[in-house]
Amino acid sequence: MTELESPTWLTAQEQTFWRAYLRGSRLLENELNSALDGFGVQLTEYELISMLSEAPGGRLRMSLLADAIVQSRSRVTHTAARLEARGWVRRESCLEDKRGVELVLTESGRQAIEDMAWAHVKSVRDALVDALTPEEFAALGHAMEKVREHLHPGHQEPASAQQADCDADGDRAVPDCAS
Amino acid sequence: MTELESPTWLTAQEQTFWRAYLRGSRLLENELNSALDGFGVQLTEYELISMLSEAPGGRLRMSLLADAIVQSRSRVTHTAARLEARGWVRRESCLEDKRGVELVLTESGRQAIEDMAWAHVKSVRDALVDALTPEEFAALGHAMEKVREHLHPGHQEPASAQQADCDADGDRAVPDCAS
DNA sequence: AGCCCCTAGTTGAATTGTAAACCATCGATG
DNA sequence: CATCGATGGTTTACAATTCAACTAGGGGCT
Repeated sequence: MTELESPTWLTAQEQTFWRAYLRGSRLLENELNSALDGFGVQLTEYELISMLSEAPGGRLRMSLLADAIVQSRSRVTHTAARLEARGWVRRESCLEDKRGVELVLTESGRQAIEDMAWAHVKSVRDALVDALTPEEFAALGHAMEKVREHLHPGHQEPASAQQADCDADGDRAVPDCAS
Repeated sequence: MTELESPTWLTAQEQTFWRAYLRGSRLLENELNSALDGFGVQLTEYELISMLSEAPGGRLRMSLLADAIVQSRSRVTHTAARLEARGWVRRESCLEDKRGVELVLTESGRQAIEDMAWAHVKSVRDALVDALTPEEFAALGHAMEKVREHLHPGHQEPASAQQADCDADGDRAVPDCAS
Protein backbone atom coordinates (compact mmCIF):
# COMPACT_ATOMS: atom_id res chain seq x y z
CA MET A 1 0.00 0.00 0.00
CA THR A 2 2.96 2.28 0.48
CA GLU A 3 2.23 5.95 0.70
CA LEU A 4 -0.41 5.97 -1.95
CA GLU A 5 -2.79 5.59 0.94
CA SER A 6 -5.60 8.01 0.63
CA PRO A 7 -9.10 8.38 1.98
CA THR A 8 -10.44 7.31 -1.35
CA TRP A 9 -9.15 3.75 -1.22
CA LEU A 10 -11.69 1.10 -0.50
CA THR A 11 -11.50 -0.75 2.77
CA ALA A 12 -10.90 -4.47 2.62
CA GLN A 13 -14.54 -5.03 3.27
CA GLU A 14 -15.70 -2.62 0.64
CA GLN A 15 -13.35 -4.22 -1.78
CA THR A 16 -14.83 -7.62 -1.08
CA PHE A 17 -18.32 -6.34 -1.72
CA TRP A 18 -17.29 -4.51 -4.81
CA ARG A 19 -15.65 -7.56 -6.28
CA ALA A 20 -18.60 -9.73 -5.43
CA TYR A 21 -20.71 -7.32 -7.39
CA LEU A 22 -18.33 -7.12 -10.29
CA ARG A 23 -17.82 -10.82 -10.76
CA GLY A 24 -21.33 -11.74 -9.82
CA SER A 25 -22.82 -9.39 -12.32
CA ARG A 26 -20.68 -10.86 -15.07
CA LEU A 27 -21.66 -14.38 -14.20
CA LEU A 28 -25.26 -13.34 -14.13
CA GLU A 29 -25.11 -11.69 -17.49
CA ASN A 30 -23.49 -14.79 -18.99
CA GLU A 31 -26.19 -16.93 -17.51
CA LEU A 32 -29.02 -14.84 -18.88
CA ASN A 33 -27.42 -14.71 -22.26
CA SER A 34 -27.02 -18.40 -22.49
CA ALA A 35 -30.64 -18.90 -21.59
CA LEU A 36 -31.48 -16.96 -24.73
CA ASP A 37 -28.99 -18.30 -27.14
CA GLY A 38 -31.20 -21.09 -28.27
CA PHE A 39 -33.29 -18.33 -29.81
CA GLY A 40 -30.35 -16.65 -31.45
CA VAL A 41 -30.88 -13.49 -29.43
CA GLN A 42 -28.84 -11.67 -26.89
CA LEU A 43 -30.05 -10.13 -23.71
CA THR A 44 -29.61 -6.66 -25.12
CA GLU A 45 -31.80 -7.48 -28.08
CA TYR A 46 -34.32 -9.03 -25.81
CA GLU A 47 -34.43 -5.90 -23.74
CA LEU A 48 -35.20 -3.85 -26.77
CA ILE A 49 -38.05 -6.03 -27.95
CA SER A 50 -39.38 -6.33 -24.50
CA MET A 51 -39.59 -2.58 -24.00
CA LEU A 52 -41.37 -2.32 -27.27
CA SER A 53 -43.84 -4.99 -26.29
CA GLU A 54 -44.81 -2.99 -23.25
CA ALA A 55 -45.24 0.29 -24.98
CA PRO A 56 -48.73 1.25 -26.09
CA GLY A 57 -49.15 0.15 -29.66
CA GLY A 58 -45.86 -1.67 -29.45
CA ARG A 59 -44.12 1.42 -30.71
CA LEU A 60 -41.46 3.70 -29.33
CA ARG A 61 -39.18 6.43 -30.54
CA MET A 62 -35.60 5.39 -31.08
CA SER A 63 -34.20 7.78 -28.56
CA LEU A 64 -36.71 6.92 -25.87
CA LEU A 65 -35.88 3.32 -26.40
CA ALA A 66 -32.17 3.95 -26.24
CA ASP A 67 -32.62 5.80 -23.03
CA ALA A 68 -34.86 3.22 -21.51
CA ILE A 69 -32.51 0.35 -22.05
CA VAL A 70 -29.34 2.34 -21.46
CA GLN A 71 -27.74 1.86 -24.82
CA SER A 72 -26.24 4.38 -27.18
CA ARG A 73 -28.38 5.62 -30.02
CA SER A 74 -25.97 4.18 -32.46
CA ARG A 75 -26.20 0.82 -30.86
CA VAL A 76 -29.94 0.88 -30.94
CA THR A 77 -29.86 1.74 -34.61
CA HIS A 78 -27.69 -1.27 -35.33
CA THR A 79 -29.65 -3.59 -33.12
CA ALA A 80 -32.91 -2.44 -34.65
CA ALA A 81 -31.50 -3.12 -38.08
CA ARG A 82 -30.76 -6.67 -37.08
CA LEU A 83 -34.19 -7.18 -35.64
CA GLU A 84 -35.76 -5.61 -38.66
CA ALA A 85 -33.92 -8.09 -40.83
CA ARG A 86 -35.60 -10.85 -38.86
CA GLY A 87 -38.95 -9.23 -39.39
CA TRP A 88 -39.57 -8.62 -35.73
CA VAL A 89 -39.62 -4.90 -35.91
CA ARG A 90 -40.39 -2.19 -38.40
CA ARG A 91 -39.26 1.40 -38.72
CA GLU A 92 -41.83 4.10 -39.19
CA SER A 93 -41.09 7.72 -39.54
CA CYS A 94 -42.60 9.97 -37.00
CA LEU A 95 -45.40 12.30 -37.99
CA GLU A 96 -44.94 15.03 -35.42
CA ASP A 97 -41.20 15.24 -35.76
CA LYS A 98 -39.81 14.52 -39.14
CA ARG A 99 -36.39 13.76 -37.73
CA GLY A 100 -37.85 11.06 -35.60
CA VAL A 101 -38.26 7.36 -36.14
CA GLU A 102 -40.56 5.03 -34.36
CA LEU A 103 -39.79 1.39 -33.97
CA VAL A 104 -42.83 -0.82 -34.16
CA LEU A 105 -43.08 -4.40 -33.00
CA THR A 106 -44.50 -6.57 -35.75
CA GLU A 107 -46.89 -9.38 -35.13
CA SER A 108 -44.12 -11.86 -35.65
CA GLY A 109 -41.96 -9.95 -33.26
CA ARG A 110 -44.66 -10.19 -30.67
CA GLN A 111 -44.89 -13.86 -31.27
CA ALA A 112 -41.15 -14.21 -30.94
CA ILE A 113 -40.97 -12.51 -27.61
CA GLU A 114 -43.84 -14.51 -26.24
CA ASP A 115 -41.89 -17.58 -27.16
CA MET A 116 -38.70 -16.39 -25.55
CA ALA A 117 -40.13 -14.81 -22.45
CA TRP A 118 -40.65 -18.09 -20.76
CA ALA A 119 -37.05 -19.12 -20.99
CA HIS A 120 -35.86 -15.68 -20.09
CA VAL A 121 -37.94 -15.35 -16.98
CA LYS A 122 -36.93 -18.77 -15.89
CA SER A 123 -33.29 -17.81 -16.15
CA VAL A 124 -33.83 -14.65 -14.15
CA ARG A 125 -35.53 -16.66 -11.47
CA ASP A 126 -33.06 -19.47 -11.41
CA ALA A 127 -29.97 -17.35 -11.53
CA LEU A 128 -31.03 -14.45 -9.40
CA VAL A 129 -34.42 -14.22 -7.76
CA ASP A 130 -34.59 -17.69 -6.33
CA ALA A 131 -30.96 -17.69 -5.36
CA LEU A 132 -31.72 -15.06 -2.76
CA THR A 133 -34.19 -14.69 0.04
CA PRO A 134 -36.97 -12.22 -0.72
CA GLU A 135 -35.32 -9.77 1.67
CA GLU A 136 -31.96 -10.08 0.01
CA PHE A 137 -33.46 -9.62 -3.38
CA ALA A 138 -35.40 -6.60 -2.24
CA ALA A 139 -32.28 -5.10 -0.76
CA LEU A 140 -30.47 -5.67 -4.01
CA GLY A 141 -33.28 -4.05 -5.90
CA HIS A 142 -33.41 -1.06 -3.63
CA ALA A 143 -29.70 -0.50 -3.73
CA MET A 144 -29.63 -0.69 -7.49
CA GLU A 145 -32.60 1.61 -7.76
CA LYS A 146 -30.68 4.10 -5.75
CA VAL A 147 -27.63 3.73 -7.93
CA ARG A 148 -29.73 4.18 -10.98
CA GLU A 149 -31.35 7.28 -9.64
CA HIS A 150 -27.96 8.57 -8.62
CA LEU A 151 -26.44 8.08 -12.02
CA HIS A 152 -29.42 9.10 -14.05
CA PRO A 153 -31.81 11.17 -11.98
CA GLY A 154 -35.40 11.04 -13.04
CA HIS A 155 -34.89 8.16 -15.37
CA GLN A 156 -38.27 6.64 -16.09
CA GLU A 157 -39.56 3.74 -18.01
CA PRO A 158 -41.36 5.19 -20.98
CA ALA A 159 -45.07 5.47 -20.34
CA SER A 160 -46.01 1.89 -20.74
CA ALA A 161 -49.05 -0.19 -21.37
CA GLN A 162 -48.35 -1.93 -18.12
CA GLN A 163 -49.79 0.92 -16.10
CA ALA A 164 -53.49 0.38 -16.03
CA ASP A 165 -54.45 -1.63 -18.99
CA CYS A 166 -52.03 -4.43 -18.60
CA ASP A 167 -54.78 -6.78 -17.66
CA ALA A 168 -57.16 -5.26 -20.12
CA ASP A 169 -54.98 -7.06 -22.56
CA GLY A 170 -55.41 -4.87 -25.64
CA ASP A 171 -51.68 -4.73 -26.20
CA ARG A 172 -50.22 -7.91 -24.96
CA ALA A 173 -47.14 -6.83 -23.17
CA VAL A 174 -44.84 -9.61 -22.20
CA PRO A 175 -45.70 -9.18 -18.62
CA ASP A 176 -42.87 -10.56 -16.75
CA CYS A 177 -39.53 -9.34 -16.23
CA ALA A 178 -38.87 -9.10 -19.77
CA SER A 179 -35.73 -7.25 -19.37
CA MET B 1 -51.25 -11.20 -19.03
CA THR B 2 -53.77 -13.49 -20.67
CA GLU B 3 -53.44 -17.17 -19.96
CA LEU B 4 -49.71 -17.24 -20.22
CA GLU B 5 -49.83 -16.77 -16.49
CA SER B 6 -47.56 -19.18 -14.80
CA PRO B 7 -45.81 -19.48 -11.48
CA THR B 8 -42.59 -18.51 -13.14
CA TRP B 9 -43.57 -14.96 -14.02
CA LEU B 10 -42.12 -12.27 -11.89
CA THR B 11 -44.41 -10.30 -9.65
CA ALA B 12 -44.70 -6.59 -10.31
CA GLN B 13 -42.43 -5.95 -7.39
CA GLU B 14 -39.84 -8.44 -8.49
CA GLN B 15 -39.96 -6.97 -11.92
CA THR B 16 -39.27 -3.53 -10.53
CA PHE B 17 -36.26 -4.78 -8.63
CA TRP B 18 -34.98 -6.73 -11.53
CA ARG B 19 -35.18 -3.76 -13.84
CA ALA B 20 -33.51 -1.52 -11.33
CA TYR B 21 -30.67 -3.98 -11.29
CA LEU B 22 -30.51 -4.33 -15.03
CA ARG B 23 -30.52 -0.63 -15.85
CA GLY B 24 -28.52 0.37 -12.84
CA SER B 25 -25.78 -2.06 -13.61
CA ARG B 26 -25.51 -0.74 -17.15
CA LEU B 27 -25.31 2.84 -15.98
CA LEU B 28 -22.70 1.85 -13.48
CA GLU B 29 -20.60 0.08 -16.01
CA ASN B 30 -20.75 3.07 -18.32
CA GLU B 31 -19.70 5.31 -15.51
CA LEU B 32 -16.72 3.22 -14.55
CA ASN B 33 -15.66 2.92 -18.12
CA SER B 34 -15.75 6.60 -18.71
CA ALA B 35 -13.64 7.19 -15.65
CA LEU B 36 -10.97 5.15 -17.35
CA ASP B 37 -11.19 6.34 -20.87
CA GLY B 38 -8.74 9.13 -20.35
CA PHE B 39 -6.20 6.34 -20.00
CA GLY B 40 -7.31 4.54 -23.09
CA VAL B 41 -8.34 1.48 -21.12
CA GLN B 42 -11.57 -0.28 -20.51
CA LEU B 43 -12.80 -1.66 -17.26
CA THR B 44 -12.24 -5.20 -18.47
CA GLU B 45 -8.62 -4.46 -19.26
CA TYR B 46 -8.24 -2.76 -15.94
CA GLU B 47 -9.57 -5.81 -14.21
CA LEU B 48 -7.01 -7.97 -15.86
CA ILE B 49 -4.07 -5.78 -14.94
CA SER B 50 -5.37 -5.31 -11.50
CA MET B 51 -5.59 -9.03 -10.82
CA LEU B 52 -2.09 -9.39 -12.07
CA SER B 53 -0.87 -6.64 -9.81
CA GLU B 54 -2.19 -8.48 -6.81
CA ALA B 55 -0.76 -11.82 -7.67
CA PRO B 56 2.57 -12.76 -6.15
CA GLY B 57 5.29 -11.79 -8.57
CA GLY B 58 2.71 -10.04 -10.69
CA ARG B 59 2.20 -13.20 -12.66
CA LEU B 60 -0.73 -15.48 -13.29
CA ARG B 61 -1.65 -18.30 -15.59
CA MET B 62 -3.95 -17.34 -18.41
CA SER B 63 -6.69 -19.66 -17.36
CA LEU B 64 -6.62 -18.63 -13.74
CA LEU B 65 -6.85 -15.09 -14.84
CA ALA B 66 -9.72 -15.79 -17.17
CA ASP B 67 -11.54 -17.50 -14.40
CA ALA B 68 -10.87 -14.80 -11.89
CA ILE B 69 -12.22 -12.02 -14.00
CA VAL B 70 -15.00 -14.05 -15.58
CA GLN B 71 -13.94 -13.71 -19.16
CA SER B 72 -13.54 -16.37 -21.79
CA ARG B 73 -10.05 -17.70 -22.42
CA SER B 74 -10.22 -16.42 -25.89
CA ARG B 75 -11.07 -12.98 -24.71
CA VAL B 76 -8.21 -12.97 -22.28
CA THR B 77 -5.86 -13.99 -25.05
CA HIS B 78 -6.98 -11.02 -27.11
CA THR B 79 -6.93 -8.60 -24.26
CA ALA B 80 -3.51 -9.76 -23.21
CA ALA B 81 -2.26 -9.25 -26.73
CA ARG B 82 -3.44 -5.65 -26.64
CA LEU B 83 -1.83 -5.03 -23.29
CA GLU B 84 1.34 -6.70 -24.44
CA ALA B 85 1.45 -4.34 -27.39
CA ARG B 86 1.42 -1.47 -24.91
CA GLY B 87 4.25 -3.06 -23.03
CA TRP B 88 2.27 -3.48 -19.85
CA VAL B 89 2.38 -7.19 -19.79
CA ARG B 90 4.58 -9.98 -21.03
CA ARG B 91 3.89 -13.61 -21.86
CA GLU B 92 6.11 -16.28 -20.39
CA SER B 93 5.73 -19.93 -20.96
CA CYS B 94 5.17 -22.00 -17.95
CA LEU B 95 7.86 -24.32 -16.70
CA GLU B 96 5.76 -26.92 -14.98
CA ASP B 97 3.20 -27.23 -17.71
CA LYS B 98 4.41 -26.74 -21.20
CA ARG B 99 0.94 -25.95 -22.46
CA GLY B 100 0.66 -23.14 -20.03
CA VAL B 101 1.38 -19.46 -20.34
CA GLU B 102 1.93 -17.02 -17.58
CA LEU B 103 1.15 -13.40 -17.96
CA VAL B 104 3.57 -11.13 -16.17
CA LEU B 105 3.03 -7.51 -15.31
CA THR B 106 5.94 -5.43 -16.50
CA GLU B 107 7.35 -2.54 -14.56
CA SER B 108 5.66 -0.14 -16.90
CA GLY B 109 2.41 -2.01 -16.49
CA ARG B 110 2.71 -1.60 -12.76
CA GLN B 111 3.33 2.04 -13.22
CA ALA B 112 0.33 2.34 -15.45
CA ILE B 113 -2.04 0.76 -13.02
CA GLU B 114 -0.78 2.85 -10.18
CA ASP B 115 -1.60 5.85 -12.27
CA MET B 116 -5.06 4.69 -13.13
CA ALA B 117 -6.06 3.23 -9.82
CA TRP B 118 -6.76 6.58 -8.33
CA ALA B 119 -9.28 7.55 -10.95
CA HIS B 120 -10.82 4.13 -10.93
CA VAL B 121 -11.34 3.94 -7.21
CA LYS B 122 -12.79 7.37 -7.22
CA SER B 123 -15.33 6.36 -9.78
CA VAL B 124 -16.31 3.28 -7.82
CA ARG B 125 -16.80 5.41 -4.77
CA ASP B 126 -18.62 8.18 -6.49
CA ALA B 127 -20.89 6.03 -8.55
CA LEU B 128 -21.56 3.22 -6.15
CA VAL B 129 -20.14 3.09 -2.67
CA ASP B 130 -20.91 6.62 -1.61
CA ALA B 131 -24.27 6.60 -3.31
CA LEU B 132 -25.47 4.08 -0.78
CA THR B 133 -25.51 3.84 2.96
CA PRO B 134 -22.97 1.39 4.34
CA GLU B 135 -25.83 -0.98 5.11
CA GLU B 136 -27.22 -0.79 1.63
CA PHE B 137 -23.84 -1.36 0.11
CA ALA B 138 -23.19 -4.30 2.39
CA ALA B 139 -26.54 -5.80 1.48
CA LEU B 140 -25.75 -5.40 -2.18
CA GLY B 141 -22.38 -7.02 -1.67
CA HIS B 142 -23.83 -9.93 0.23
CA ALA B 143 -26.53 -10.52 -2.30
CA MET B 144 -24.07 -10.48 -5.14
CA GLU B 145 -21.72 -12.75 -3.28
CA LYS B 146 -24.53 -15.20 -2.97
CA VAL B 147 -25.33 -14.93 -6.64
CA ARG B 148 -21.72 -15.46 -7.49
CA GLU B 149 -21.48 -18.49 -5.29
CA HIS B 150 -24.70 -19.80 -6.75
CA LEU B 151 -23.54 -19.46 -10.32
CA HIS B 152 -19.97 -20.50 -9.80
CA PRO B 153 -19.62 -22.45 -6.57
CA GLY B 154 -16.23 -22.30 -4.97
CA HIS B 155 -15.03 -19.50 -7.14
CA GLN B 156 -12.01 -17.95 -5.48
CA GLU B 157 -9.71 -15.10 -6.15
CA PRO B 158 -6.39 -16.63 -7.10
CA ALA B 159 -4.05 -16.80 -4.12
CA SER B 160 -3.00 -13.24 -3.97
CA ALA B 161 -0.31 -11.11 -2.50
CA GLN B 162 -3.01 -9.28 -0.63
CA GLN B 163 -3.26 -12.04 1.95
CA ALA B 164 -0.59 -11.39 4.49
CA ASP B 165 2.13 -9.48 2.83
CA CYS B 166 0.12 -6.73 1.36
CA ASP B 167 1.55 -4.28 3.80
CA ALA B 168 4.95 -5.83 3.63
CA ASP B 169 5.01 -4.15 0.30
CA GLY B 170 7.33 -6.50 -1.62
CA ASP B 171 4.91 -6.75 -4.51
CA ARG B 172 3.03 -3.57 -4.70
CA ALA B 173 -0.50 -4.64 -5.38
CA VAL B 174 -2.80 -1.88 -6.31
CA PRO B 175 -4.53 -2.12 -3.05
CA ASP B 176 -7.88 -0.76 -3.59
CA CYS B 177 -10.73 -2.06 -5.36
CA ALA B 178 -8.95 -2.38 -8.46
CA SER B 179 -11.54 -4.51 -9.99
C1' DA C 1 -36.71 34.94 -44.23
C1' DG C 2 -31.98 33.82 -42.66
C1' DC C 3 -28.93 32.22 -39.18
C1' DC C 4 -27.42 29.37 -35.60
C1' DC C 5 -27.23 25.78 -32.60
C1' DC C 6 -29.36 21.86 -30.81
C1' DT C 7 -31.58 17.24 -31.14
C1' DA C 8 -32.66 12.68 -33.88
C1' DG C 9 -30.91 9.26 -36.16
C1' DT C 10 -27.77 6.92 -39.46
C1' DT C 11 -23.46 5.52 -41.46
C1' DG C 12 -19.13 3.19 -41.92
C1' DA C 13 -14.65 2.24 -40.27
C1' DA C 14 -12.05 0.65 -36.46
C1' DT C 15 -12.19 -2.02 -32.06
C1' DT C 16 -13.59 -5.37 -29.37
C1' DG C 17 -15.94 -9.71 -28.39
C1' DT C 18 -17.53 -14.47 -29.62
C1' DA C 19 -17.50 -19.16 -31.47
C1' DA C 20 -15.55 -22.90 -33.34
C1' DA C 21 -11.69 -25.20 -35.10
C1' DC C 22 -7.23 -26.22 -34.01
C1' DC C 23 -2.44 -27.71 -32.02
C1' DA C 24 0.18 -29.14 -28.20
C1' DT C 25 0.60 -31.15 -23.94
C1' DC C 26 -1.01 -33.61 -19.92
C1' DG C 27 -2.13 -37.56 -17.44
C1' DA C 28 -4.73 -41.61 -16.70
C1' DT C 29 -5.26 -46.24 -18.36
C1' DG C 30 -4.50 -50.51 -20.51
C1' DC D 1 4.97 -46.85 -23.56
C1' DA D 2 0.96 -46.09 -26.76
C1' DT D 3 -3.42 -44.39 -26.76
C1' DC D 4 -7.07 -41.40 -25.74
C1' DG D 5 -9.84 -38.00 -23.74
C1' DA D 6 -9.39 -33.75 -21.32
C1' DT D 7 -7.08 -29.25 -20.60
C1' DG D 8 -4.49 -24.76 -21.99
C1' DG D 9 -4.12 -21.59 -25.15
C1' DT D 10 -4.20 -19.54 -29.76
C1' DT D 11 -6.12 -18.58 -34.23
C1' DT D 12 -9.37 -17.41 -37.57
C1' DA D 13 -13.54 -15.78 -39.15
C1' DC D 14 -17.35 -13.39 -37.97
C1' DA D 15 -20.64 -10.64 -35.11
C1' DA D 16 -21.46 -6.86 -32.12
C1' DT D 17 -20.00 -2.36 -30.26
C1' DT D 18 -17.98 2.04 -30.29
C1' DC D 19 -16.63 6.30 -32.18
C1' DA D 20 -16.53 10.08 -35.01
C1' DA D 21 -18.43 12.02 -38.90
C1' DC D 22 -22.51 13.24 -41.22
C1' DT D 23 -27.60 14.32 -42.84
C1' DA D 24 -31.70 16.36 -41.68
C1' DG D 25 -35.07 18.64 -39.27
C1' DG D 26 -36.41 21.54 -35.13
C1' DG D 27 -36.99 26.02 -33.11
C1' DG D 28 -35.44 30.34 -31.16
C1' DC D 29 -33.73 34.99 -32.61
C1' DT D 30 -32.96 38.89 -35.31
